[in-house]
Amino acid sequence: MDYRETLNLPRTEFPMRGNLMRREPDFLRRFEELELYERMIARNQDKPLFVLHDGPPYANGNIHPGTILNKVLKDIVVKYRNMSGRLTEYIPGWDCHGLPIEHNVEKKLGVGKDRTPKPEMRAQCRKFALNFVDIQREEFKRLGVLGRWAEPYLTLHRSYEATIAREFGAFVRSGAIYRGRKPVQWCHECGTALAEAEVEYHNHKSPSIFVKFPVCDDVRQKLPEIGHGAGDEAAAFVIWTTTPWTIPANLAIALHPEHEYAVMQTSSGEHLIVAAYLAPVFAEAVGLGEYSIVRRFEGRLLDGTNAKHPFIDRRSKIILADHVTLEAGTGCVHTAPGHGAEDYEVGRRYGLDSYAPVDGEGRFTSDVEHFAGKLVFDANDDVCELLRARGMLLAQSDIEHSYPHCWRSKTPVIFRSTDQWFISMSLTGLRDKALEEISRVKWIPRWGEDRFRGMVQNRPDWCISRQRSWGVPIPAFYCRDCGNTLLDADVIDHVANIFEEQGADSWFTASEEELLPTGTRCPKCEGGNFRREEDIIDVWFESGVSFAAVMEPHLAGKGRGEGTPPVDLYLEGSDQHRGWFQSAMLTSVGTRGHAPYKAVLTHGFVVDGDGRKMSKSEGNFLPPEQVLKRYGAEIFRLWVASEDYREDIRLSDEILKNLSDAYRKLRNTARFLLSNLYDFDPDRHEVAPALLRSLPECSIDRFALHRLQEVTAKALDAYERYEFHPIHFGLLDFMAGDLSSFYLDVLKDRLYASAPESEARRAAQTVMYEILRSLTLLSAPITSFTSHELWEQMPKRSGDPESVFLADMPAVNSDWRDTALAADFVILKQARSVALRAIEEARNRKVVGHSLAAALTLQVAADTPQCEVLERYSDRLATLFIVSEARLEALALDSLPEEAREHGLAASVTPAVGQKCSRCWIRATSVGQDARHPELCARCSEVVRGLTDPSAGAL
RNA sequence: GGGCCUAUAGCUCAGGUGGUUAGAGCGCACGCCUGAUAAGCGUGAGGUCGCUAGUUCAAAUCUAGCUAGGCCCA
Repeated sequence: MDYRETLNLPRTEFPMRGNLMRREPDFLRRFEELELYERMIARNQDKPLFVLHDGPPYANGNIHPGTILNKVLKDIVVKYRNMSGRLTEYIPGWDCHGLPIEHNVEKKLGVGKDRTPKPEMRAQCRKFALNFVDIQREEFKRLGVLGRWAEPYLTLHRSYEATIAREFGAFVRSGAIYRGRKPVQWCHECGTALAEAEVEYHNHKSPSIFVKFPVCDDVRQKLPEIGHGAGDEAAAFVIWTTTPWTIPANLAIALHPEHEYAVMQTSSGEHLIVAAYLAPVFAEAVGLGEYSIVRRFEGRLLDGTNAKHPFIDRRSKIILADHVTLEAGTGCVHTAPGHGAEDYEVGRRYGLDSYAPVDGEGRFTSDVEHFAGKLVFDANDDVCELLRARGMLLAQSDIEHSYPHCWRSKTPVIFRSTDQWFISMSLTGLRDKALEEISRVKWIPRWGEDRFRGMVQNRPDWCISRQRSWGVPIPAFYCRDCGNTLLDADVIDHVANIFEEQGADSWFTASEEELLPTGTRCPKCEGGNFRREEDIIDVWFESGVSFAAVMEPHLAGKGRGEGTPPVDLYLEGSDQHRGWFQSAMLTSVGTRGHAPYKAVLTHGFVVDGDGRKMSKSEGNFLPPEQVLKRYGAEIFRLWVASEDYREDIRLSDEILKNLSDAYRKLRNTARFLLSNLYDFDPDRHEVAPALLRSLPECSIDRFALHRLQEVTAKALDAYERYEFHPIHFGLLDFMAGDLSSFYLDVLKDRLYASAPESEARRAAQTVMYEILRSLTLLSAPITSFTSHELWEQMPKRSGDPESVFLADMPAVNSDWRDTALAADFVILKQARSVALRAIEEARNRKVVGHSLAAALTLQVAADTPQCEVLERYSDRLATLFIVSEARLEALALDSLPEEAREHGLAASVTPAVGQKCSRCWIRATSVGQDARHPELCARCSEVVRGLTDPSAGAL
């Protein structure tokens, strides 16, 4: 007789392989059918709010591994919190304005930006942005990210544009906005000022020159060693610069007040002033030859004296500045306040003009005698030539150094002072208030606070104007009669209302009369003719105010009081310490007086398998669609959860391959649980805890439950703290280490061979069900597709929701925590590994094959805790070790074999006696005793009798 | 060049307040099973804990420097 049919072998439709790339789209359709996101939110309407605010990605180009990391992290947060009694909505958004889009459109149009009318340009940009919103939206949805995809927020929405204007108005009201002439990083190619974030550094070759600035008489008075009667050239300061073209704008030479300077006398009798420390290096660099030092003095001695410009009839003031260093150059620093940030600051203290005779295209203005109309970078050689002709050039060479470049046009940037709009960091105490708020925010990881604080502390005033057309205009006007600037908060509110109705496009199409409230007069000259501002607002300001444009209206009336941050969590890459986190903090503090967020979580950057930056040009960039095609989105999600996002996150084919191996382990273990629950209905078959406790063979089940509580507690705690990779490893460890290789392996005999309705089997199924359920729930925020699939297929309790995402996370049931039992199992597992090693050895000697062919003798040191535990479990050791027979021998320590000294344990294996039961494969002496079932052991024959004749029952 | 951060087996990660032969999962090698089978089980081999100095009786763990890498800035 074939007894196979009498066993309860696993059955399931759940495929072993996920076939993710093919099946995920079906699951996604199911998500939509179920209106999963909407229902997840709806069911938590009366729960406490947890507000996560999405930082808007920029709407150009396709998504990359970094965006995937970010979105999946957010999705994990959203799903977990909604599954654990919080209302957490996810309103995705996009950053739609700005230079990069404008650039792309310009390239597509193939004409200069000045040739296309602004309204036309803006229409094209809008089309471009909306197209990428659609593309990225589909890409994000493909990852299984749930959210309000149908109604995202876009910075180009009319209401959003209106908010930008209003928030700008609020700044105007606060008094923090000013218009100033200040050196900004300027791209002559794009003809615009650049934000910090729009500048990148590349190597660049520059001339390196040493230039003489002859001293004036006031210097000679302080330094009599130079002498009086000598000619001008005979005594000079020496400066060093790598930007010769800024020499025409030189207004000063900065010395360090405390450093020691030296007057060098050359063999020809010339006197040169440089920092004493640098004198030898300098002499070497310019090939000075023999020299002597005739005087040493502190920099401050010359404060307020003058030098002569090398080729312009103008004085250069000698000033003092702490930023002067002795790292390079001469310690006499060429200072052009119109062409450098530090120069500007120090120049301002000395009342120097922010002089920058260079136009928007990077050409010298007519102000500059010799080089008018020349591009500054081209003028470098001419300046050097002129200096040489005047005898002022001491040396010239080339230097390769890191230099700022425009992120779009890749051309070198110049510092140029122009009229710009600024938000002052100091006028209204913005910096100090922001610094105060920083300590109220929770920073994850903690070092984010130091980093952020340092950045806010040191940042200059915020230049918020851009000479571009794709954005929201700065709502200012100029009087056509007297040139006065009209920047009025009430006027701005009026403009904002127009934006609300017609969008910011109206600024470029309507007349000034239509934009201004009727009867607006110039406060200075009473004139009524105005010209609108042409500059637009920095996009960082736009995304910065998203808390005001999106979250405040959305949360109105939902119990987020005024005076507190509306948002619980901002979650972005650590580059946003300079970007969005900061623009949001500054705009919120500037207009609300408090931070916009309670906590900020940052993640690192995606790098390749060797920890190097990913770039398309390096060829180490993994295109997401390729990963999706090969592994599926689920593996991407698992990748996000398996990596410690606080550091750099590595991504490589090898990593993905390993991850899909881990995934198979998870999937198959879950599948095995599921496949043994085919006849289990939790409502009918779940056994009572009391029974589970009373059955001796269920000690292992109770241990499994104990471990489940540990794993659950750790996972829930980790979710709360946004630490996801310990969850993944905790689950993997549990499933591979506790379940697959131990609990489930041991359980097979009971599951397969027991009578289907027996208490022992139902008890095992009860525990397996509990485990499967918990694991499915706990992993749902991470491996969403698989959990969804498991949930759909597994037996459910009455009242269970349709989707795993509409269910609650499992609670830790401390009734099942049992540390005494766990201590027993430490010893049992130790004994098991000794036993398995002995079996393996026997297998190598061809004594046994399958472990059920073995009879095991376990020798243990008598009168030890181990011995006590093993004796207590002696009747279950064979089951635990999956052998046919296990005997325990308690021996005196010194009669144990040598190898047993380690654990006080030894094991030996002999072939099991008795016949192999053809049903359960255990070797037993009882086989053959039942005449009706001569091939079966006593246990099996009883079960089979019960099956064929239920009244003979062994249930 | 500056600020912040990182560096443990082939891969991803554990390793409170410094203390016995540094762990796990996956991968790999070998074997078993064929009733989780494009699965399951077992055994085993893999690490100068980036490098160098120092503090200490004792350092993967503390300090300094260096190297490599990342983000941000100059």
